[in-house]
Amino acid sequence: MPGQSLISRTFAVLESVAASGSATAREVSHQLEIPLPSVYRLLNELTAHQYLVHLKAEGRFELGPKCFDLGLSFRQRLLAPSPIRQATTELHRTLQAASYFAMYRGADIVLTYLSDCDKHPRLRPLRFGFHEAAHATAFGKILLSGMTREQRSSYLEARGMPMLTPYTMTRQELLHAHLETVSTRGVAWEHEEFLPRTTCAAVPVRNGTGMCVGSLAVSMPTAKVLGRESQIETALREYAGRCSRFLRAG
Amino acid sequence: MPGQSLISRTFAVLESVAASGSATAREVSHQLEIPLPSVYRLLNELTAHQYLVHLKAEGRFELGPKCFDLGLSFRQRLLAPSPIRQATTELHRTLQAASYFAMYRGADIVLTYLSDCDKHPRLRPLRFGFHEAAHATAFGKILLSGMTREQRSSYLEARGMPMLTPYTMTRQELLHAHLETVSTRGVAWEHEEFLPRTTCAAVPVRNGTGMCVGSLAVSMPTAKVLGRESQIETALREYAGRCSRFLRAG
DNA sequence: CACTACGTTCTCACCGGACGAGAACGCTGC
DNA sequence: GCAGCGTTCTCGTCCGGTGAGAACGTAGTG
Repeated sequence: MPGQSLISRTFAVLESVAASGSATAREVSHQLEIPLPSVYRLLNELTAHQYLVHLKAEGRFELGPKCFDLGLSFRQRLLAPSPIRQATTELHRTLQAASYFAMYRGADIVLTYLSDCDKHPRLRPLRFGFHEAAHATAFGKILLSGMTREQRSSYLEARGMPMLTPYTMTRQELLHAHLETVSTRGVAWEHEEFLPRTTCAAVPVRNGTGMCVGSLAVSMPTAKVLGRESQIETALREYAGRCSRFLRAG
Repeated sequence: MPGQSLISRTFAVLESVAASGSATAREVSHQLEIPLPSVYRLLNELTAHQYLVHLKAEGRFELGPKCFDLGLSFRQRLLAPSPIRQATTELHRTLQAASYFAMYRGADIVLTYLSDCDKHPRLRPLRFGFHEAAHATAFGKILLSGMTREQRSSYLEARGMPMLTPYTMTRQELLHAHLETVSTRGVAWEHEEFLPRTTCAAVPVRNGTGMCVGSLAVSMPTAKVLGRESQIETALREYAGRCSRFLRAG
């Protein structure tokens, strides 16, 4: 029984090695329940293609240089353009808060830049390329509110609405209604729906035709937000305006 | 005729998309000379595994999040430990020159950290994960000189000794002899053998048993090196000593 | 509106190559 | 000498990849 398709197996092996950082053929064979000769075939093939390296001295396999190349290509393709990175960084400095830029990518919502520092660190799960939990993040809400109702429904159905904190919205009806007001107000707040004790805010970035194509956001400890709401919204709008202007021009 | 193995084809498709950044099925089919239905099968499989994404609106395929994950795993596995990164950074500051740390990885010689800045930029081809042209770089010479003669020969035969500048050593005999003196002097200089108008120097980093396991290096415009040779060697030895001490301890 | 070009998915009969049990070889450590 | 591991072969079975071709929807054009 050839378990699954050859390609599935190949990537399963690759990811198994990636997950353990370093693995022997036997370990992979045990973990994936694939017979040893088959594992060797796959490992050797992956090694030949430079996706793995074989450390002969230790009898172990590790990730090869092509993996890093793929990562670079991905990053290069997705990284927000320089003026947007700059606006995000300035927002970070102005509000003394980690700041983020996200956009659509096909059916996905992806973080394509973030600016933080030791004093104002990003929220741990968030990183370049992050593409989950749109229902529970401020930038996610902005971009969800820019979709048609059908797109949004199919997005939420495909990914679910996992409860991340007691305040996470986990019912579509609730979220749809919430996004109505987000859309009319032009700003999304997220109060401890993604991480405890953390509040985020986001505003849309629009292209030449006025369509929402991106979202600029900040995160802060909830304690530091009180009383600053309008200041935060003003700064977000200011820098989002710069982004939109760039998109109109380019 | 199934061209090559399925796995080869799969990675060829993946790399084709990576290279163009974004591609349609037809483009891939043309470039790789694989019939369209087969390309679609592969693209869909890769998409299902999140190594590609399908931008339905534009009918294009691009790299998916798993590619970035692989890159991260690779980086995490290979990145030099913090004390070594720190020593490399301080060397950079002390000598006002881009500095590098490289080590063995199986049969390979890999750059696992580098420290530079706008004023003292790294040599363009050099980046984290760089693993070529050991015969023409200072850190490469150090690590080649730490191999047995057989290891070195098979290394050089497998990768060749391409001429990168008029001064690149392209004959094994010459290099073997040169590495003799590198080994006894404990320092490797590289004068415009890798890039024109650029000089590099490197020293070994040793583990508890005295074996050479890594190399610390700097690069500078040749014009800035004259008369500073001994100062450079002293600084290299100083910081390499710190690295060695760390390796003896850990 | 017909017409073309493209993106995408099916169908289907063929057959190459993946499959895995098992054995074998070399090496290390006890 | 023996056990355990890493690694590679062998070999008969049969699964699943293969690609020409057709079909469907859609976007753009004249």
